[in-house]
Amino acid sequence: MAPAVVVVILTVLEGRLSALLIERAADPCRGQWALPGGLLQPRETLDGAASRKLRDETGLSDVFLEQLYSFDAPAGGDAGIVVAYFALLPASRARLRRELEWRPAWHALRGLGPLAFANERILAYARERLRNKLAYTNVAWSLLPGRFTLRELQGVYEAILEEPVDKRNFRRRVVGAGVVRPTNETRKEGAHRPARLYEFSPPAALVPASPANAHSSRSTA
Amino acid sequence: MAPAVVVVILTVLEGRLSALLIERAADPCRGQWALPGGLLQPRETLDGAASRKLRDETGLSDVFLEQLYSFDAPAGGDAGIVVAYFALLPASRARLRRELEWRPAWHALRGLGPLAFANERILAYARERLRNKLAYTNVAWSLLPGRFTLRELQGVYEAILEEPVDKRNFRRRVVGAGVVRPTNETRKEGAHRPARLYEFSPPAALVPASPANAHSSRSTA
DNA sequence: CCAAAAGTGTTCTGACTACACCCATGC
DNA sequence: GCATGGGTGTAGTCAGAACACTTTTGG
Repeated sequence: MAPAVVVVILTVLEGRLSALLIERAADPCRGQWALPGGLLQPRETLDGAASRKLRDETGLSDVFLEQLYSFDAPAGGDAGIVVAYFALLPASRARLRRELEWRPAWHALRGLGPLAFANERILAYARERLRNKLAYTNVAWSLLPGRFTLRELQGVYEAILEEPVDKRNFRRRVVGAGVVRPTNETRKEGAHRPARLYEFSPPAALVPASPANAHSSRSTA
Repeated sequence: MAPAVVVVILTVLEGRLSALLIERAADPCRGQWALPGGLLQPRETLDGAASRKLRDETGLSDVFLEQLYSFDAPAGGDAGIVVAYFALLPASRARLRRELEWRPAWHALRGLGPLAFANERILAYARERLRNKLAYTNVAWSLLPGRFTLRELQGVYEAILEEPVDKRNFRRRVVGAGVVRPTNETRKEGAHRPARLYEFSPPAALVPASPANAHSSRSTA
């Protein structure tokens, strides 16, 4: 009984943290929404399988992807265990499959109902991990394209934390600490003053803002 | 091919962070040291299997235990994947098995050589996780018995971080923040002045000192 | 009386919070 | 000319780092 590998693909879309879900066309849980995933193939690595699923659904392979947690398979399922990964990407870069069956679509996490295979526990775990990583690392950059305004970056934080962020403090933390740097391009958007575009300081590198790799699960059992 | 479950059992022994290892008596990697582990049994949960292994090796079931990470099985192995857990306990509480074959023993991580099944990568991951958790949580308490001197607690931090800690700042952080509280017992040890004994403030509860559940692996692939 | 470890306070610095106004543009 | 969002500075608070001497006991 090979393990299943699922990928929680997250993005910020219209100011809301959203996951890529697939409507099941086949039988266990037909018609319900589920995380994209499948069985680990023979001689395939876990990272390889996650990467493959991610590419299948979005066409991307150069985005943030890391292992999340391994879960027991739900009672009704067919797999022994489920190894979950999570990925972060700018919604604009994803090219979703357009088949009628198994069609993928973005769903805001806020107010999302139950999913196939109790996948909501995995989604909840991913959201929690992301929130915590936000505090210690640069992961937020993974959710934006190469050039962005500070307002857009701040919007990403607000969408994930679900609370407002002070503009000036945010700017200082993020520019002052040297994690992003201004380019000399600007962008005009609608009826606004043109906004300066920024980019990652170590271009596209993920820096653990402070301590890498912590983990909660305050179990005692 | 059921997944294997292994447990990294850590303690601080003689001022050094140490893991419980088992000398393999049977064939793949006979004679080499390995992490305790085995195959996930049918209808067993991951947490259940880890808990069972832990109990088999130490007789304990009320200590800190959490999932660590899932690894691809090494080339030579027989399992599909390896789900690693890690446990923390006071060395004094463990009652090791005394059989001649498969005998378990504590090994300081400092200067430890290669292990069976490339288990050293799992051990390294556990040490890293522990270091990070130390900064954000109370896990260190899991490595000491119910009553302890501040010096002992500080020794645990120093053993894990492998660097000295300022006595006064440490005392303030740990008592001032209210995570441990003094009892009115003392203990005399050797040719020293008697030392006050402390205990966990919310007795034996693990409090996430600040943000729970972060994770590094700054992958980008 | 000497060695060894316990115990105790202050100062400095850097990081984070809270908070209000002017500016440039498109309509 | 006005509505919209971009851009900027200051003061207060708190946490953490550095740092040295006195006390008690056993030998």
